[in-house]
Amino acid sequence: MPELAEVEFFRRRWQEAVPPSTVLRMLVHERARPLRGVDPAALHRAIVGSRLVSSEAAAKQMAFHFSGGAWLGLHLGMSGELRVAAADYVPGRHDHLVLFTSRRALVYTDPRMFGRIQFQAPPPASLAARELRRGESRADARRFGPQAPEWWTKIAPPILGPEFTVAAVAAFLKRRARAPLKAVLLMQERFPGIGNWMADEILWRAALHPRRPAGSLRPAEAQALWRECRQVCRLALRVMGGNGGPLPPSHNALIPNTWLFPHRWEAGGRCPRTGVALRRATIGGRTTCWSPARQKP
DNA sequence: AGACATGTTGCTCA
DNA sequence: ATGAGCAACATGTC
Repeated sequence: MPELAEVEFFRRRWQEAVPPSTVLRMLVHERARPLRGVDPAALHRAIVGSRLVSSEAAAKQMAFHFSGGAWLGLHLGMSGELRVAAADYVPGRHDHLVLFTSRRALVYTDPRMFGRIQFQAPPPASLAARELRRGESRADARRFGPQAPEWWTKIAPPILGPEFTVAAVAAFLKRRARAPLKAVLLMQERFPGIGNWMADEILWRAALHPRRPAGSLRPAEAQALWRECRQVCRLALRVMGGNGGPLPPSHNALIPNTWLFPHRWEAGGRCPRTGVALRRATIGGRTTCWSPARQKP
């Protein structure tokens, strides 16, 4: 389900639910797919008895930092969700991880199980003490220090950050010259956080046909693509930030009619700018929606 | 019943 | 070696 802004929404939902209170109990669905590769016993040791102190989101992933230095990483896959429930919550069939504090339950649920839980154990006490003596705060050490796990540091630099330049986009388009634009926008190594609906939204705003080969763009078109990537990310984060809640925004009154999004799946949906009937086809392996009036092959 | 779903990965083939 | 396309993963919903 979740792309960039929804991931941020879910991160905040967990983060704001609890003042830093101790995790008293943890439930892990050990055999389920999202936990693959993680040692449930080590996870349990690190998390139970510690507090959730901070968190961050990048692309489609979240990292939660616990006192003591453990990292919990969550990817929501196609159908994942984070919820907050009462402390006496009884986990359901698709709940893979539940953290209980004295007042709340933090629930990670994912019916299709394409999501993923990742984990890094706290550093040894001696290392943590040395860092403190060097004058780093614990939070800084965790965020920027040498022990940031590889699954976090390897995430591509954000679209709204300084490294996402027109030149970087143009170079990437050249390298993927024969792939359709739609497929290229879904590549997380250059467009981290973009998913199916955001890709369609970006191409619609940039007036580029999703089947255009990436290598065929003129410089002005590459620049439009770059600009709309940033714009759609900014707007999506703003909508989520203003209590927009998770999408689908076809049910979200805050999404204005100047978006393709609310019309994407509508039967007989029409382009909100031109009024023509929207078209749909599988491009880059995913259902794609575009406006034939704005987006020419 | 059958098609389809906001994602990623690992395989095959060029 | 590099890149493009596609099946597979697992379950729910229309």
